[in-house]
Amino acid sequence: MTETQKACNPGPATHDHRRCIATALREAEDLCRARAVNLTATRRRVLELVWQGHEPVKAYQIINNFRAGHQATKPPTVYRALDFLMENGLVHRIESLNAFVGCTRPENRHQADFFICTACHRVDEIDSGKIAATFEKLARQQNFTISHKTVEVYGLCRACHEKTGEQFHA
Amino acid sequence: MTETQKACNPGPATHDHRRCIATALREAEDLCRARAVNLTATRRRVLELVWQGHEPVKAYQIINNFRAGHQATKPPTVYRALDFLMENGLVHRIESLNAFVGCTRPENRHQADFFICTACHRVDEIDSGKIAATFEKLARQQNFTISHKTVEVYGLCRACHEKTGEQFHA
DNA sequence: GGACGTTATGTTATAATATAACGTTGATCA
DNA sequence: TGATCAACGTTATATTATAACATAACGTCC
Ligand SMILES: [Zn+2]
Ligand SMILES: [Zn+2]
Ligand SMILES: [Zn+2]
Ligand SMILES: [Zn+2]
Repeated sequence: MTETQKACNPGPATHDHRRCIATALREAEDLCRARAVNLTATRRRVLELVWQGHEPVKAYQIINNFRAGHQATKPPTVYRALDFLMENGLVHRIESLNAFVGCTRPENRHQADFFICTACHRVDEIDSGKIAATFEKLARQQNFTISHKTVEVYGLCRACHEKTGEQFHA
Repeated sequence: MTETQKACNPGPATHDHRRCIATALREAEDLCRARAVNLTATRRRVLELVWQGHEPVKAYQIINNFRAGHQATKPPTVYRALDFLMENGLVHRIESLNAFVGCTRPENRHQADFFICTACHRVDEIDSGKIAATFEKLARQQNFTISHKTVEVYGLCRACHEKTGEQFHA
């Protein structure tokens, strides 16, 4: 079976996710045009599938859901598209899940840090220079020179925390 | 071929790593005895192999190097041993590398954050409550309730930075 | 003592994630 | 025209991890 096109995350604030997708695709088109890189049909389709929700999406979900029109596709095609999308800051990889999420602010390139809800799986980018500053300070203390980092913080998002207090773990 | 039993990390401060291994094994024995959990021969051997250096070690390196005396072993055995060692805080997993490192201070249980050198691959645990405090503050701002996190910071360690300034990337 | 539970390990097979290597196509342009 | 290039297709395989079931070793309860 193809994986279900999950409804957007639970919680009171469920929204019209088609707008999220449309916005993401439009921004991607604009950015790629501006940067003179080629957002091909394949890459656009992969981006659309990454944006099927605000949860991380696995490569093989994309592969299995790909059939645009009538086409199946194979792992290298999708991994290449993901590489392109990551290079261009349109998608981030969540290392601890082997999965991918659409970037919510691709217009300025960045490495992102994440809050990840263990209940609804929603991912939010942590928007803060404070983290970088904290790490830089610690790094200086041991003469470590930072180049990049993986920061993935798990817990309950507001909605899930309010809803349940206790019933979730993982 | 079996993977090479790598010499300890490069850098001026190369040390007698046999002592690191011996210490780690002794501490593991003491802790397991104190906690009344069973550090079996298999688990001890896996721990020894994780400690073959200060670099992360991959599960299949352990599987391939295992043959203690004469025995080969299979993935489930090693993954189970790694699960035991992680549950007991003797080993940490590096998510972004799919690899494992020995814990340097197993006597008090903790989730660790890491500095990882992209040149010599040395891993050091970041010892600081400041990181946790920074994240807690950000989390409170968006009503996120943290349960655990993956923090893996890449760059150059002191020795590698001094040695080369520029010649490494990755 | 023997039925049973428990913990750890063995064994077989396979799932899930990712890449290597090489071939094809279609656009561009000297 | 044919060299070059970017993107994609295709086949195969590498790498990482787990499911499912069998066995062994040991203690304990009657
Ligand atoms: Zn949405
Ligand atoms: Zn949630
Ligand atoms: Zn050492
Ligand atoms: Zn180094």
